Amino acid sequence: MATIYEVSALAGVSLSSVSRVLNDHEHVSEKTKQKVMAAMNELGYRPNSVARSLASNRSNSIGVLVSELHGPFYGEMLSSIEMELRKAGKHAVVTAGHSVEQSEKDGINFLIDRNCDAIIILIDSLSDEFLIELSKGSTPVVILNRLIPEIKDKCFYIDNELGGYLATKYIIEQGHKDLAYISGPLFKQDANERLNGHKRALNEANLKFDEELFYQGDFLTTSGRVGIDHLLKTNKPFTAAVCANDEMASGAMKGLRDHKMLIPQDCSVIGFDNVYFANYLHPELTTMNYPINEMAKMSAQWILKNVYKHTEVFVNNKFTPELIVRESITKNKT
Amino acid sequence: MATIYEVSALAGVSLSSVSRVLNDHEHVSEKTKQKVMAAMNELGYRPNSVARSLASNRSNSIGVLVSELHGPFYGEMLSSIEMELRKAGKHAVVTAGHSVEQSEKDGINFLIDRNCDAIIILIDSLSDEFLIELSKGSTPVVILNRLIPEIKDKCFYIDNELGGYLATKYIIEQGHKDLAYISGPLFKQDANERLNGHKRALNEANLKFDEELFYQGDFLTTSGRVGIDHLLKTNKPFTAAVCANDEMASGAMKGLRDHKMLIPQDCSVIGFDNVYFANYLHPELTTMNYPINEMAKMSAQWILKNVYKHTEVFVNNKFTPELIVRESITKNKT
DNA sequence: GACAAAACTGGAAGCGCTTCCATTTTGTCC
DNA sequence: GGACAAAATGGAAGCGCTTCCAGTTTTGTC
Repeated sequence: MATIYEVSALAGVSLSSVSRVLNDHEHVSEKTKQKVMAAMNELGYRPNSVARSLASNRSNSIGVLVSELHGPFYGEMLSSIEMELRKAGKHAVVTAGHSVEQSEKDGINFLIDRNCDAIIILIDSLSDEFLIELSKGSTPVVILNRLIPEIKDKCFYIDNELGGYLATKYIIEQGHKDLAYISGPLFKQDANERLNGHKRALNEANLKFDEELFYQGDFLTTSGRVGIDHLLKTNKPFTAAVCANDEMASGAMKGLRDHKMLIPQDCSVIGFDNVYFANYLHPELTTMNYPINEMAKMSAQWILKNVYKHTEVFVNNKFTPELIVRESITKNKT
Repeated sequence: MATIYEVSALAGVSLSSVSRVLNDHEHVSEKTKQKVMAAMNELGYRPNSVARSLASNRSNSIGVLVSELHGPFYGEMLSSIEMELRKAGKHAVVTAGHSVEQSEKDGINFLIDRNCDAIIILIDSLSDEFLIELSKGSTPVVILNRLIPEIKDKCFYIDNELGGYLATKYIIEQGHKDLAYISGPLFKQDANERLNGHKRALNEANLKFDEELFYQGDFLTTSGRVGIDHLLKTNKPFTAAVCANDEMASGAMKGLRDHKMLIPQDCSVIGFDNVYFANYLHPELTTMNYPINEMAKMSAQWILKNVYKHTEVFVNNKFTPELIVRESITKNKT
């Protein structure tokens, strides 16, 4: 592999000059630029990115830490991030924390040790305090799907409360009065806020939140199914099940079918996130859109702007969920 | 950030000795090892991975090139690869080729320029010839989901023909005689082989393959739906739809419902791949399991063994698909 | 206790590039 | 044509580590 040294020899200029054309510096004459380019071509020169990193103290790699690499959510996210980064010649180093605190910390250290220029984080197990502390370190950090007030310009999040509110408001508008709610684990910010929005909509319609028609799930499919079992056992009637995410909604649909109930005739269902399989379900799931792609893209742009000083881009931190009406909700006629 | 130099000063030993304990070399006395470790601790020393890479000509990063980062398949794959790699202190650099030839080539160059120690490839657009040529280069390459005879020890693949055969055999055993087939794009090896397996099973049962009940899709959901429309228009009766992957099967299920047909009563459906949402569908999809997790893990192990000379692990290149019986197929009583 | 072999340690040269500083060249204006 | 600033170039010192080589110490053996 040819090095910059050979290029400089062949082109008859100094190392510095070669380096300058490599980095598109100003103050290089057109003439030497041409000579250098020609030499590079002739030698099939390819810059050694490791050497550049060492000398410049820039690795051009961005670490991405997520809970899991699989699942409908993270794939979309990664996809957007990678696309944005690659356009700028940067690359993504990925790692998973598996929702285990120590493992997530390890993941962060791993990425820092890898000399990532910045880190994008989308996880649940680490505390706000830890992340605040982390963000004081020398490696810039941005946080997805979470609002930490102390570092809010580095957070990209949706208004979960609003989403919860809109979902429930819509259901109420369809004539439903008896709503069951299957939440995510309430120690998670998003689960909590979505529930709050739900309660606000209820309140606004003078409906009261019924503890008996509430089940705390874990955001996974099975807990939707189990939740429905649990709710049905109370013998309290309900005509709609509000689920805090699509996975649980899909489980809830299964649960309802186990009990020979028709969706949406016997019970309407709404989800949250609008993951891509939401419209593979039957009936297609009405849900709240979570603009994960834009958010991920935005986080990448934040890094391009703040870490690599790319030309000004507009950065938006707060995103708005939107209702996606499909087939899983029907008007209530009772 | 402390450097190896400061460690050596504090420990009162030479640079080389520090480096040696860092790399777990033999021929370091317990005493100096302790001194060095203590110094490292005291200084909070963290090795600079970039400098190590430059000096050792090893980046400890493995490039992963896939068609898309999202979708049910790639997430699982990445997840397994990352887990295996991280255990060994290596990391994954990911990039997507979006099934566009030039873009996939760019992706490869991108990863090579990043000094990846090896590359894992899972794409369709690049020709066998290109990949054979690539594998002669200095960056080791492994290929997932594809068998290229010339470099077969670097390929990890399943027996698609067998999978196609087993799927159809099972359906025939359930009493079905009139089978429709929705294939993937036939320029893709896997699509082609699955179809061949289908034909073999047909043949074995003395059923003939009916061109009219064949539709070539593109492995995406919509083409399953469109495929059913097309097949139904022929007015040729069929009692089961064999789909070359789960996404198309899910589309096919939608298509059948559009025509008010019940699954599996009016038409059975079988998929292929066993992606995780296959059992979110209703009815739950009977399909062929594609052991993507093991295959991905195995490819990572191959690299650990062949590139990093880790202790011997058994590497298996060819994997076997297995039938997963769920609810989308019923016995045919006609 | 002598001697060879093995184990251990330090010095120093690089890995391929960036970047600061000093020097040389070019251009502009009177 | 000369003075001066600005632009272009080259030299050289690192970036933080690995690794080869040679020298020194320890160990084991008879």
